Amino acid sequence: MMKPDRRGEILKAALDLFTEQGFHGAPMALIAMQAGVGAGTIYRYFESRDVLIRELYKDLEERIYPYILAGYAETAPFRSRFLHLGTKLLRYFIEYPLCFRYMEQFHNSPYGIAFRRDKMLGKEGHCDVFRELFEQGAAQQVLKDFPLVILFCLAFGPLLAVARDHVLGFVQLDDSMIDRTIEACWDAVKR
Amino acid sequence: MMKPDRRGEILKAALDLFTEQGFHGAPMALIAMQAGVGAGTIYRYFESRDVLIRELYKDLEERIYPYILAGYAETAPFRSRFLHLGTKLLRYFIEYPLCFRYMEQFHNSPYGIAFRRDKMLGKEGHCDVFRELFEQGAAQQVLKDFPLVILFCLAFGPLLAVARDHVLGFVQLDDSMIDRTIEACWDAVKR
DNA sequence: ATTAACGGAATGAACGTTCATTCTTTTACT
DNA sequence: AGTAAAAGAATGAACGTTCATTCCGTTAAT
Repeated sequence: MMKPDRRGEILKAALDLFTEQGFHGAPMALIAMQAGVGAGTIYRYFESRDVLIRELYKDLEERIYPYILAGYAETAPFRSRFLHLGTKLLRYFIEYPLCFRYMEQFHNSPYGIAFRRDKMLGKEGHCDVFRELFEQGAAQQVLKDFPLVILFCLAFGPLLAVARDHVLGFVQLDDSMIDRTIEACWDAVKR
Repeated sequence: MMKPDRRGEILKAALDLFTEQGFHGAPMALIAMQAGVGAGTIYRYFESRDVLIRELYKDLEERIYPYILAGYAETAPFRSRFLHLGTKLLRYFIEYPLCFRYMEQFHNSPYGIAFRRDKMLGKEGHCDVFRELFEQGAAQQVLKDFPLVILFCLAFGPLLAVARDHVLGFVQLDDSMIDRTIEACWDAVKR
């Protein structure tokens, strides 16, 4: 008989509710209820509501890397590495829509903006794979002559927009359309 | 002595505060204070907080069209019409960062999602210029073979991402970079 | 083996604060 | 004087957080 993973239950409930109802519409009491714990219990695992919101983000972000890096060949040509990462990322978002929606909501909130600012100014931390890839591409002159930030926008802007529309039910993406979408992202950044 | 435009003052204060503090951090009392009116007065002009939020959005959206349509030549070749609208739009967001940030926040909130769903399913309403343009482009086979929704994502995804990073201070866009960014958007959608 | 004591995890009612909205009073205009 | 607009104090609902108490598994003693 496994001991119940209360922290995990709380995170799961928070993901469901924050995603479905927004940060507004998900009071702690409701999260506790959905997680099957008492309201006070949450505070044994998370210092405050804000901390819960941020921890949930980190938790979700960490799961992405193993997924997109599976089968990633450091030595492959630049274009196919780009396509690999882009496709995997889009697939991941489609496969885990709750994750995608939560991260989007987070990014477009004061939490996310502060978070992003820290990341830009502080040490690079996680985005290493992408940063490395793009820096190489810029050096080899396969990419357009833009600052790195803009290249990220050109590549991920459309990707995220497409993921959003899929997740909201405005389009239904099949395998071929995923591939062609990422190729269009490539067209945007390639020289 | 001009009679004070209270509705306008309220909208302006709401724009400032919602943008700077988020929907969370801007209580009605503060908006009233910044607008220089009593708290109750707001309710003479807007039925509720939610209505105020939505009206402000509509108000901002309406101002965009005159700006981007100035000098728009219906008869020009497709590519240059695309570049015209894209450039103007990006310029507008850069010139009115509060407007941009508010609209972004709105879009990524329950309000905006409901709003967008209505727009997609109901009558087209405003987006006519863009929709018309893209439908023509699709018909003439200058655009990639994607559903309209995806084409929108490919074109506006990067544009909005770049605007966001500029507005947050992560890049400084000059005229030439604006133009080149829109050309990159074009690369993403062109066949 | 049984029971008693202990410690930390969990609980959820209660608290204090915040905030949208309402209501009564005051002001300004005709 | 009479009416419409404005003000801002009052209201009550909602919410995050706290804390005194309960529960339960483990250890220690008999």
